[in-house]
Amino acid sequence: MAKQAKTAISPTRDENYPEWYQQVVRKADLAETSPVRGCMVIKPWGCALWENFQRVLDGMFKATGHKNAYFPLFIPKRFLEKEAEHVDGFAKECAVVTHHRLEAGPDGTLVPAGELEEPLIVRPTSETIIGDAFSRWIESYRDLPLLINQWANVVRWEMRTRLFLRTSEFLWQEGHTAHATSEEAMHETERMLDVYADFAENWMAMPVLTGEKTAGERFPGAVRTLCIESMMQDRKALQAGTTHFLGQNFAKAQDITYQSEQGRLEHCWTTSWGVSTRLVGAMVMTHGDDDGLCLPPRLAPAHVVILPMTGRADDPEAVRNYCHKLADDLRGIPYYGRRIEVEIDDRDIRGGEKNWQWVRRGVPIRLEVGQRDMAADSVFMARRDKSPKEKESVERTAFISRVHDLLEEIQQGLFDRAVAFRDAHSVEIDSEDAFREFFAAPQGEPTPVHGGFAWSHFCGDEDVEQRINDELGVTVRCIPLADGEAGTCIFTGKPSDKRVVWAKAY
RNA sequence: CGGGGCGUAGCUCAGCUUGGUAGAGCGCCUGUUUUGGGAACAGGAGGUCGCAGGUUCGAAUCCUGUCGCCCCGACCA
Repeated sequence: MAKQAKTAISPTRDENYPEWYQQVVRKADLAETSPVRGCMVIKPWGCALWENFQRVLDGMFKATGHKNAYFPLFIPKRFLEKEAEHVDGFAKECAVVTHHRLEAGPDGTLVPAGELEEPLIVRPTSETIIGDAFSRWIESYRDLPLLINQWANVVRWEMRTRLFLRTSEFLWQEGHTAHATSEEAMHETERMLDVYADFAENWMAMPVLTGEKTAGERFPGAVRTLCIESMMQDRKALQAGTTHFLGQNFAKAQDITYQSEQGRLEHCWTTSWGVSTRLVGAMVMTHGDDDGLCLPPRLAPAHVVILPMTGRADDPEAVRNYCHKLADDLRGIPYYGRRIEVEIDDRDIRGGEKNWQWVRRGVPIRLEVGQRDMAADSVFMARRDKSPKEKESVERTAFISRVHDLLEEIQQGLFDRAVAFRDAHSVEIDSEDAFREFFAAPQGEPTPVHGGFAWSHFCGDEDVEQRINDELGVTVRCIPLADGEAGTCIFTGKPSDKRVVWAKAY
């Protein structure tokens, strides 16, 4: 039959990348759209995945001295009004609560009543409400640094949304810190960027560039914004995390002051930083293939799924027992801060369909276990990072002793593959013509995948940056933190300190 | 906020031009045969046709209004 060529996800990445992405999110059971415009329902499989992101990141924040706290969902309007740039940045996309009661209207409807004296804003981010607390918590240099994180949901009223990548409501963490000196705050900004890069590369197996945003891409109210940028499989860039050096902007607007050792009243230097459920989307687009999701083992909700093949077994119960014993043995093995997670799928549906469901969900290792395997004291293993056709019989105890290393091999393989992909589509470009050529969509393809990361010299002129964005839809993704050689701007011929990374972006 | 499009079963949609008992595929339930690569057959459940008016003996279909959603732009993690 022609089924051999059939992929689990349709369309494929080549055929229609954006649609492929939506299909993977749905077919992998990560999330679905909701009755509420722009908001998603995160399903159990997606939620389990996010919980792993949270658990690991939270541990990293604690390890760097941060404490969790929780601040209100609602922010008084006057708080947001305090920092001018901040207002400009977020005013256009805020959900505003104006009433606190519903009254019966005509025909069983409900109408808002009890208008609030001061409208409340559903937080788009919490700098202002946390800054207010900081202004009371911090009195002396002895209170510094103050290192706080919160896990929360935020709302930004987006025009166009895509599951995980951009939704009106999303889950994230936001770190907020206050320091005595500029240097210390800047150091914190860099340190947390390193944490994000570490998480992205070593847990998500997603290679990232670390860099600084240009003025145009900076967080509203920040002095400097640093970021990690990653390349998706359509060669577009995705900002996966940001850290902000806020200088004294918020401290001055919100009166966050401390008394120094010399007894003088000084303004604090603050930072903020965050990553969101967008990371889940980033992971889908970094590792997913035409058969669905492909999970890096260190974050996978399940490492191994056992599929008991009991259909034609003489003694189905014996096969099940064999599977459960195997699961128990595997669950005893430590793996990156937890145990090997095992699912046994004993649902009464056909083996083929069942198998493909787990392929789509991206579980690193699938084990088909039937009478034959039991008789041979072995398992029939398939790896998600290889073709669904490639399966091999492995002796049971050998598998158990190897599984940890196998997962590590898959983790490393995913990272290497992603690095190779990014490098294959990253080029140094030294003329504007070549630059335009690089980002020109090929003719005749419905959803042309093209371009990539262009490393080019740039003088930093904001008007030029804007013009390139208008004409090509290409922006400076970041000015890399790593050292680079000087040169001349490919657009203006003016001197340039180093190459910057240009790309189309999400 | 501009410019298009669409609301009919859980999902994807047909039916509407030319009014006459509500349809298909997928999914779901039951049974049988199957079961180590995406099952077949048989039976079954499931819809105030977005909502409100109007025209008509009769409206998913025609008219008016209204609400919602999607796509393309401008804006964004």
